[in-house]
This record gives sequence, structure tokens and C-alpha cells, in this order.
Amino acid sequence: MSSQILTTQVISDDVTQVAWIRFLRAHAALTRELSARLEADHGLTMSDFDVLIQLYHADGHAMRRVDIARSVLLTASGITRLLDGLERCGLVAKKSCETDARVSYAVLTDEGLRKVKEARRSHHADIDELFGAQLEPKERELLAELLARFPLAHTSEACSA
Amino acid sequence: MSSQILTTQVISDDVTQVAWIRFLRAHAALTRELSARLEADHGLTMSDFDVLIQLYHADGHAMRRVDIARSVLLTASGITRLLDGLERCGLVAKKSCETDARVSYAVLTDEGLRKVKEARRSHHADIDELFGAQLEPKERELLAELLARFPLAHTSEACSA
DNA sequence: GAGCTATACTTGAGTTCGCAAGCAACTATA
DNA sequence: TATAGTTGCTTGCGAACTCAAGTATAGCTC
Repeated sequence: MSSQILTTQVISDDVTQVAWIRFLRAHAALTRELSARLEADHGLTMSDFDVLIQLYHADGHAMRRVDIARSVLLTASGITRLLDGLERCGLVAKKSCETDARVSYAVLTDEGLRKVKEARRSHHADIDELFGAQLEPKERELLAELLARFPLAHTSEACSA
Repeated sequence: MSSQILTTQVISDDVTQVAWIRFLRAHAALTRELSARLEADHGLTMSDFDVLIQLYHADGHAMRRVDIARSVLLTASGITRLLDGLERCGLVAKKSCETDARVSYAVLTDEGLRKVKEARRSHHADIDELFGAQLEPKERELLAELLARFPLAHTSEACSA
């Protein structure tokens, strides 16, 4: 599949555009493979995993839905539906807030906790293999640093025309 | 409020994992904003633009559908439906192949050509602003080089020119 | 040239996600 | 305490993809 593809050449000498295209392609290729593995091994999407990991690291393994949305850069409605699925699977439970009737927490269940720990091992190994292993240790730090430059524009900020 | 987010953002002390999360978040934030602008300014999705640019740089502004799929990392069926849309808009036309009845070319129409040139200007400016401007020139080159390491990140780098 | 296998493309069904709109509950103002 | 604005969450709808399966054509190989 990959042999013919390499014939395409760099047409532009504009570094920014080249970097951006590579960024997009790398993302497409990596997420395709990683999510295929995650789905096959654990029945989770990358967004599922992402949310579960956020909960795993949260105080009491619980978070408000808005905060989940903000931390994983999905919209509120995306989170609603995603959590629907995780609740149906029994990995996450709803908990209402005593001081504010609007908010409901998502809490990791025992099974959810088990699932995260289990999935985390293989998923991180996959990330190491497909992503990390392409770079030298120094380069990994460098890449992490460069990527930190990009502002995480939150959904709430980008609004009206 | 945003300080909380940053603490949940970085969850692992493993550089690879941190880099990967930043990669995902940067992608989500950048593509969301870039595609919103592209949609608002030109009525195109990023995939639409991606395909149009590929055609723009191709010989005779024409490509086989399979080759388009490979170069932009979408599946064949994705390309079928994406081109359906572009054909309906009159930006792209179908052309059959004389030597192989299975293949059909996608060709940029005159209007398509106009559209690419027009969209390219503003879209590349947006990329420069949101992506390129976060980095020094040297860093841009560095990032481009690091991103080239990933499998298929280099499938097609037809860009500006 | 008959029978395989591979390739190019399309179609049907299903999933994930965003936007817009809506509701309910909180907060600030007066 | 009325009222206006904000925030948290959900729902309807549609867009963009993918996978699996199907059709048609090409190119072997015997």
C-alpha cells in the first residue's frame, strides 16, 4: 500500500504549509491505527478512552460534564452522548450535585476503573510503538515542547460570526 | 478556571504520552477553528479543500479516485461521497478513462480552479496565523522534520506554490 | 478462453460528532 | 422579589466518515 505513494513530491517550499500537511497526515494515520487497535482490544473509541483517563486522574474519579468537555476538547453535546454509551456499558455512572441542581457528575464505576487500567497498558504501549518510537528521546521532548505552543481554543470561546 | 484545565491536561510524566495528548489537543483545536473559517468563508470542509488542492497540483488537474484517497488518507468510499458533493457544486467533473473502464478521473472544472485559488489564499493565511505563527522559523522547520517521521505523514505534500 | 484473483469504484447501514435550539437552574441587579 | 442574563445539560437534525458487501473490469495462468 505504501510503495507507490512515496512518489508524490513536495511542491511548495513554504515550510508552514508543509508542516501543516504533515501534521494532518500524521494525525490521520496514527489515529486510524490506534483507534482500530483500541476498538479491537477493548471495544473503546479514542474519545471514550480519553474521557475515561480524565476521570481516572480526577479527584474521586468524578468530573462535571462541562469540565470533561473542556479537557478533551469535545462539545457539551458530544460528551452527553459519549457518556450515554459509557453508562450503558456500566463503565461510568451519573451522580447529581448537591449544591447545584444543574450539574451532574460522571463517576467511574469499579468496572470502569478496571477497564481503564487494563486499556491503559496496551494503549500506551501502542502509542509508544507508533508514535514515540519514531523519535529519539531528545526529539520527543522537543516535539512535546513545540506542540505546547498551540493554544487550546475552547469551544465556548469560538462563537458568533 | 483555565488553570484547572491545564492540570488535567497533562496526566502522565511520560514524555511520549504528554506529547501525544498535546498532539491530539492541538489537532482538535486547530482543525476546529480552521474548518469553521473555511466553511464560513468558502463553504468548504477541510477535506474538500484538501482534495481540491491535490487536484490543483495534479497533471491536467485530474486524478484517479484511488490516488486521491491515498494522498489525503481517506477511504475510497469517503472519496466517492466527497466528490459527489464537489460535483454537485460544479467544482469537479467526472471523466472516464480510455484505457481502463474501471477508473474514473476527477477533474477540476474552471469554476473549481477559480475556487481553489480563491480559497487557498485565505486558508493558507489562516494556517499561517493559527499554526505557523506560534513558532519561530527554525522551529517550523524542526517541527516539519519531526512530523515527517511518522508513517504516511508524507504521502502527499502538495501545498502552496 | 475459462477460471482466479486483484483492482476501481459504489452503496447501505451505522457511528461519531457538531451546531442550533431548548429547558432548567443558578446569579446578579434593581 | 421580579427580571434579565448566564451556565449546565440534553435533544433534533444533519454532515462526514468508515466498514462490509456488491458490481464491473483487468490481468493473469493454465
